[in-house]
Amino acid sequence: MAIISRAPGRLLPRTFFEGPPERVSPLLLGKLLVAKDRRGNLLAGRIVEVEAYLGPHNLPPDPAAHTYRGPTPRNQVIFGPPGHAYVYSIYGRYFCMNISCEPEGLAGCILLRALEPVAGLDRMAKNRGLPSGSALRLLTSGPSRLCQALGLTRLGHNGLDVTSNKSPLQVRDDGYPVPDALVTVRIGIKRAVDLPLRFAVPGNKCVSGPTKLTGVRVPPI
DNA sequence: CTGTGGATTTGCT
DNA sequence: GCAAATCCACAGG
Repeated sequence: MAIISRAPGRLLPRTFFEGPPERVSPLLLGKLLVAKDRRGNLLAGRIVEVEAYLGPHNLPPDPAAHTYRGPTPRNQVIFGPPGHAYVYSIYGRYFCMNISCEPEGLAGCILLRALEPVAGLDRMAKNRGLPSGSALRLLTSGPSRLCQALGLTRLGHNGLDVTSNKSPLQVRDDGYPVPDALVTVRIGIKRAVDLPLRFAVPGNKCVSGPTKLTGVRVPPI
């Protein structure tokens, strides 16, 4: 029996993540991030906002990416095979989660910036220190909020294969249609601030940051 | 609504 | 030594 049973939809194949992050990112919108915690709680959210971070093989390279200066112990997952979770700690108290893409040996990853909660909402509220029934956007709108809601940590989740049926952390496709994606510049960085590498589901209430998005629409996925 | 500052650790230079 | 892909509380308009 799979570690995650009764999870909705189908597991995404590794080939899904073999492309460059700027191309895979919009495809990831609408997919489900599913986590099973140690107590057996199933926690799931729909991916509604992501950002692409490019590997150093790109010309020009992406100075905002953790891989900009080459492999280090921290970022080795991003240089490994596609479809693996890169979870890192930031500002001493938070975590952010990415998924590696590009073929093994090339770097590239996608930062998950916001989810729309789908399953395990009470548990998410508890993990976030919020009362049951809190607004959805308070649970998982923001890269560190979503990690806190799903209980994702570097020690517990960095390096996990999100395409394995044995993994406690998966990305699944339940057929939810996302007609198009909105693309804007990335948020919260100080370098390469003009690259249009943030992708979001237009109009979704759980998208983080300014409610008014100023990007251009990309063609239907 | 906007802006500001503090918390607090890690990882690299 | 210090910057960091954040969040939250609080002040002011």
